[in-house]
Amino acid sequence: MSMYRIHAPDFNLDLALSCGQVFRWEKKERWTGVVNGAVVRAEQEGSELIIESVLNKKSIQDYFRLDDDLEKIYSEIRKDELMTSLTLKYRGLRLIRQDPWECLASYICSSNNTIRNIKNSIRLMCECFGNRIENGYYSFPTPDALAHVELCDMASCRMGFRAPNVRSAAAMIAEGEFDLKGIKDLSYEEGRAELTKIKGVGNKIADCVLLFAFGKLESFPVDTHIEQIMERFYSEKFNVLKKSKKREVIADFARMYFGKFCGYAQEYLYLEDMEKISGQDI
DNA sequence: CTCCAGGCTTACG
DNA sequence: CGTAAGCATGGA
Repeated sequence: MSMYRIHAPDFNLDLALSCGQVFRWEKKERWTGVVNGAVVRAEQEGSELIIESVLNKKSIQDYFRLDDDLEKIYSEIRKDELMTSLTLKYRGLRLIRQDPWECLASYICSSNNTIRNIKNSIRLMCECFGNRIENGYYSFPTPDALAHVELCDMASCRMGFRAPNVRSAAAMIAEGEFDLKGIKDLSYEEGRAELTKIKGVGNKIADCVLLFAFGKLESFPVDTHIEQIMERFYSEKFNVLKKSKKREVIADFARMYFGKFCGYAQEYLYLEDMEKISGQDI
């Protein structure tokens, strides 16, 4: 266990960890979370990150995507006054590079669910089926661990109808039937086609995994909140013919409109909506 | 009680 | 093709 500082200009730890992209971090005296099976404690002093973890500096830089050129990204996605104001208001919000399996399993749990319940289910799943690291902190259960769990035992995680989907995804990966890591070498479209083969994974959840785990920045996940905020600000700019295709139309418009870094734009829009509903839902 | 939550699958026209 | 119910669970 070591303590060290990382120079992190244009980074806002609070925003990155509270904007809804990750589910397991908690803010106590310091932010505390589990990354790749290791406890990480983090706080920010100005442009310095102070980290306590067995993970090395490079792992943390990679996790928080500190190498992303935010100025370049901002200049690409600032297509209008809304995005300009959001990138000023939430300056330093960065995407996080999540572990693919944790990201996939977590977002399978997100289907038709609240953030509050998603966090609770994931915490229970880690406590039941993960490995204890230290007091109160558990690793995220491996695909192999979850593949062999009885559904009646998973019921204690309160995942409802999503439990069999998480378990079958775990089994596919544990058996080598699905190459999750291999998604990183695929294009965005190819990766999406692969991920949506998994039961319980449609376009939206695939987009979350492609963005949050594989860094496909052209991914633009459209959930109920993004759908609403996009309709409010951009409804004149796209044309929805069929209601069932609305989220795809919005995602395709966003890719065209915001460009190759639209995934970042999505995160700023989502945080803006989170601020509105925060207080009771977190 | 009803409605909704970071959706998706299946059934039915 | 297309739409719509159903899905567990918890909170407003």
